[in-house]
Amino acid sequence: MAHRITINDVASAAGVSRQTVSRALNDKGEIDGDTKQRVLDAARELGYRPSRFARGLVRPDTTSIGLVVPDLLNPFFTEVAAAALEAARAKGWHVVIYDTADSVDEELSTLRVIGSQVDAVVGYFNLSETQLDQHTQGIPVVLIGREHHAPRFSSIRIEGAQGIRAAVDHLVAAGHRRIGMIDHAHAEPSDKHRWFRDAMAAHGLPTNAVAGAVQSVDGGAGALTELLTNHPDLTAIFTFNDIIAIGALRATRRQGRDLAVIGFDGLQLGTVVDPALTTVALDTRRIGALAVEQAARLMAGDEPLSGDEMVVQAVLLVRESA
Amino acid sequence: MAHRITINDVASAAGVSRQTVSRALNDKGEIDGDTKQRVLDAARELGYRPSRFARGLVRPDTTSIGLVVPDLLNPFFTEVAAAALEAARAKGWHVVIYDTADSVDEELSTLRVIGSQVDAVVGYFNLSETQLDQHTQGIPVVLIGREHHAPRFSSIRIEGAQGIRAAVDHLVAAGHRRIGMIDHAHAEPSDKHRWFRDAMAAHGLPTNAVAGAVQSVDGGAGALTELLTNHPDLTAIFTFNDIIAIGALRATRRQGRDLAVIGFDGLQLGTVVDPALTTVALDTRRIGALAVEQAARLMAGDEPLSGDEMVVQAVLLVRESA
DNA sequence: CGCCACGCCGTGAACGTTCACGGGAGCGTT
DNA sequence: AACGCTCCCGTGAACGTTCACGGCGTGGCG
Repeated sequence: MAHRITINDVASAAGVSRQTVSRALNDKGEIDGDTKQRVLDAARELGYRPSRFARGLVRPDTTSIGLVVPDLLNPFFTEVAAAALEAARAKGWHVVIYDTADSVDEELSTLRVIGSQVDAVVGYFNLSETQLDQHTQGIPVVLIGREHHAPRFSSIRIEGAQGIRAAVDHLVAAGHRRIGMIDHAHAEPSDKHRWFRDAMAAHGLPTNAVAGAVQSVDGGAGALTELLTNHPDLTAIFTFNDIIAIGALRATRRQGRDLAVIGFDGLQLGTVVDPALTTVALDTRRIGALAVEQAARLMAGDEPLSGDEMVVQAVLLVRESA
Repeated sequence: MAHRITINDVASAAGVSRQTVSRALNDKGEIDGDTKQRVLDAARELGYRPSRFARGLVRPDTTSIGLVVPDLLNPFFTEVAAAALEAARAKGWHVVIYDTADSVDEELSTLRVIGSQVDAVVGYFNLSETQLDQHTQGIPVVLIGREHHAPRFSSIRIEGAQGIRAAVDHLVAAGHRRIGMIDHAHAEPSDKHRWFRDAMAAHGLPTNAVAGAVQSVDGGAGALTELLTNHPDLTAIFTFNDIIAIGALRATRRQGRDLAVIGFDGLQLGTVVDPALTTVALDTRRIGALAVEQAARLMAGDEPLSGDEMVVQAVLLVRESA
């Protein structure tokens, strides 16, 4: 049983030629009804299934892209993925999804295996550009929320300065002065952290109250209590993302405090919690669509979308939590 | 520019043979350092990228499966997808995800294109088994939450009778007698609806208060108000899934009513709403893992998991909403 | 009776890559 | 000088499918 069942096996079993088998399986016509049935039976009997590689070789009409996300269970990435799926379907593409668990090692092992399987890669990476370049075997890459330099690469820029500025303005206008932030847990501060600091500085406010959080509801709750023990006078919190914000929100309520909380992402999820989450929103559908469109252009060798077009602006979405 | 750039183009550009190009690109050794660099430069210059089909043909080491879900944005399916992704990664497989928007037409168009791209299909379908059989071109299929008959197929059975019975028991023990249900919006009642009816019947209670809902938060809210206008005396609701339940929960609060609500799925999401959602929970990780494992056995021709092993039991998870 | 059309089927070629093998140059050893 | 070894490289074959083409009956029509 070392041998794979090929079209020839089916052909000889049915007493016909390759081509006739091919005709029967692909509804091609030019074939007798009885013969077709005989071939179909033989194929079923032998458990034959055509090689997608051989088929793809001779008729190279299908393209598929790899979508790499750090955590599919985070609704933000789910939304991006769903948007990318939709955009890809419109083009007749297939989307292979990889969850790297926000780990560089997983990213590497994903890349190692991705090159021989997809025509382009789209998504989120922590890897250095050099490593990306080395392991992506010449296929186009679209980075989300991150700069690039190699010509084969492209990136979607997340422009959050204005949105976060608006969020801080909103908080300040409501009388808040002691505003803390919960950032991600990585070593270096996030873009959002920098933007937050700039916005605070514009108001002459300090930004010494910062904690890092694992990106989960519980992580947000933990970071909030940590923040509150070190800085009991805080009256408002800005967070790295909505998941963390929801955790923080719950923790404040549980502690009998009533801090204003503003998240980041604009998840649908933010509307079902009580109070509904005020947040700096990103258009995830646009992100997914842009990524796919840019991948298409890179693959076709067309003029790629310019840097100005590959931007998504974050906007403040005021709901109830601030 | 009609011609695709092949390994031969790179070879002649670099003044070497195919094989040398192959050696350079795959780090094979048996190649001079300068030559290798020259080949690499030529490849980059021409924008060469190897055909995954040709490569897959001669070295058939990669397998990939298709995962079909009705709505990736529904956290339940996200959880199943994430679990499947994880199980597939452990096997070194690739997962191609398709979102069919719960539509038969989309399922068909997905199937039409899936056969030539993946080695097995796993997921949720509304299609008749005949149609599934016709369009899946001989590849193994694992159905989730649905019976099968064809030998090439297999299915994961969702066993919810006991869990739903426990939910109804719980409600009755709390004094509820007028219990309604929000089902899905399809023509024929769901399994969950039947199980609910059986559980109610065991207590001698009627099940005339049933509404259908689109599977979204708003859909749940709408169905609840509809249900409440027709049956104002209801004191408790059981729903098709957690998303609907959350919508219903919110609607009850908004109307100043205080119905007990029990959902179905056991989403993580249910813990962040207030009150936390009581629900009949399914082990999504187990579903994903089972699906992948069974697909593996079907593809390898091994003894598939038996019907008894391919079952996931729903269990009541009491939180706060009931 | 001859010819053509049509329905059905088979044979070589091609897709782009890797594997198995063979061969030449250069160098050292006997 | 002959031999062998190592390093580097090239040539046929193979993977499994579809496409283009050609061929063989059979029946209809003039």
